[in-house]
Amino acid sequence: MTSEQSKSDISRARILDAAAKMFRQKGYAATTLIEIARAAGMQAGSLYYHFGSKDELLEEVLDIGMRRVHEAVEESQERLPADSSHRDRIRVAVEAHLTTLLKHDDYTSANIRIFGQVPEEVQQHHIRQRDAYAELWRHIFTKAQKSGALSSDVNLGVVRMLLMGALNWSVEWYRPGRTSIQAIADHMCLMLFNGVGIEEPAQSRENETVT
Amino acid sequence: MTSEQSKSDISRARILDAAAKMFRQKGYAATTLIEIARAAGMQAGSLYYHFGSKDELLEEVLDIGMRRVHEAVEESQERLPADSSHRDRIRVAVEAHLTTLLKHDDYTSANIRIFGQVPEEVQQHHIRQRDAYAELWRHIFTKAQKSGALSSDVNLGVVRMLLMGALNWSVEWYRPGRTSIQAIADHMCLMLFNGVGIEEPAQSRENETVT
DNA sequence: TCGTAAATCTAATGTACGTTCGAAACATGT
DNA sequence: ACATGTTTCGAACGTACATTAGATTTACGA
Repeated sequence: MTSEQSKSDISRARILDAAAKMFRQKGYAATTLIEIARAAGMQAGSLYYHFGSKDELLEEVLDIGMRRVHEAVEESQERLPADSSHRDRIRVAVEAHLTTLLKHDDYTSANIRIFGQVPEEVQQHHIRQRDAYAELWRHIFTKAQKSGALSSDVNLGVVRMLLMGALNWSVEWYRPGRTSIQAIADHMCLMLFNGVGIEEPAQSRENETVT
Repeated sequence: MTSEQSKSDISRARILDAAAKMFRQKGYAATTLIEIARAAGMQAGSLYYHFGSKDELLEEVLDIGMRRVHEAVEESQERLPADSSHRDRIRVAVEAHLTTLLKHDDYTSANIRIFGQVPEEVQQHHIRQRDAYAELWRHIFTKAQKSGALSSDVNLGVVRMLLMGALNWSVEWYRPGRTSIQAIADHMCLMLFNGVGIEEPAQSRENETVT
């Protein structure tokens, strides 16, 4: 009881880490407590000293995952100078979301991957938290649009969902070592702000801007 | 044996429909054969007259789902006049993908939602099919870039994955009746080609183009 | 060194599920 | 009406799993 990290805390953390990792990989229903326990270095029965049930364990994984990405994006905004451009505000939010997702965070990616297939009762418990995170983004986007940084004649809700989708889906294809997280964020922002299309030189008017 | 649709074929289809629907909703492992059978109007044991195992049933659902979206996008290209712009080619591909996904197709959305959490052996069986679909998109994008319709200094692979993510993620949030599928496709293409950003009037140079 | 509480183990329990198989019901051609 | 093939039923089997509870070990203060 002397160290700030009691043995119980350490075991708890190991269990959560293992659970997040496996939930993310195989989904909730397909992951067995035996596997989680083994990955955490103990027997299945021992899990019940730390968690009341498999569902409870799941809920904590989901909670941690959402909290982490929420805090990361929130902090990205607070770290920014007060007079930053709205493009920069969105840019760092994108970077924060993506980095949390792809850099060692099994919790957040587990949340994103499995949430839709989790027992309905568990989903209900987390709707508030999800809404709060959505609200954070909605706020950033609305401010940007009102101040003229985003086109005023687009449906911001749709744009936001498409953006979140593009980012979230990266957990399905991103593999460390190929494309950097920064490069993905850059491409995302480029698409969002400027698009990657070029005036089609159909009849060809002026060809100065293109290399 | 007289009708072109034998009783067996009808039952088979009912089972597949039920399976696709439930796989999509609850995931593979969490869906029981008892539920599928009930939704198809029969007993669990009867499923085995039509399918060798739960995995086999899953594989057929996945196969149908991928085939449908592949064919839809392929046909969208063939239907187009040969001299169509590359923007139009991409636009109809986006529309085809999205429409297949969101309009009654539990098969395709089941595939997209659960593929990452399906037994590894089953995944292996479908990699070829997935690659073929990716190749279809890669081809469309590469042609567009080579002919100057897409910026030449972006990583096309990343752009393509971000686009697919934005589209695929719609199965997580789209609900019929709110935003039309067409509107989503339009927003996606607008983002892809032009972006939704507006020149920030930070120090304000020329304000002619903005309303 | 001892005693107590914390942490884990081990074995058992009940249940839900995938699967099997012979019997029953159904359809169809003669 | 019969016979044969098709389709579904219903009950049973084995297994894998979440969960429980008492025994056992470990950590640690007195």
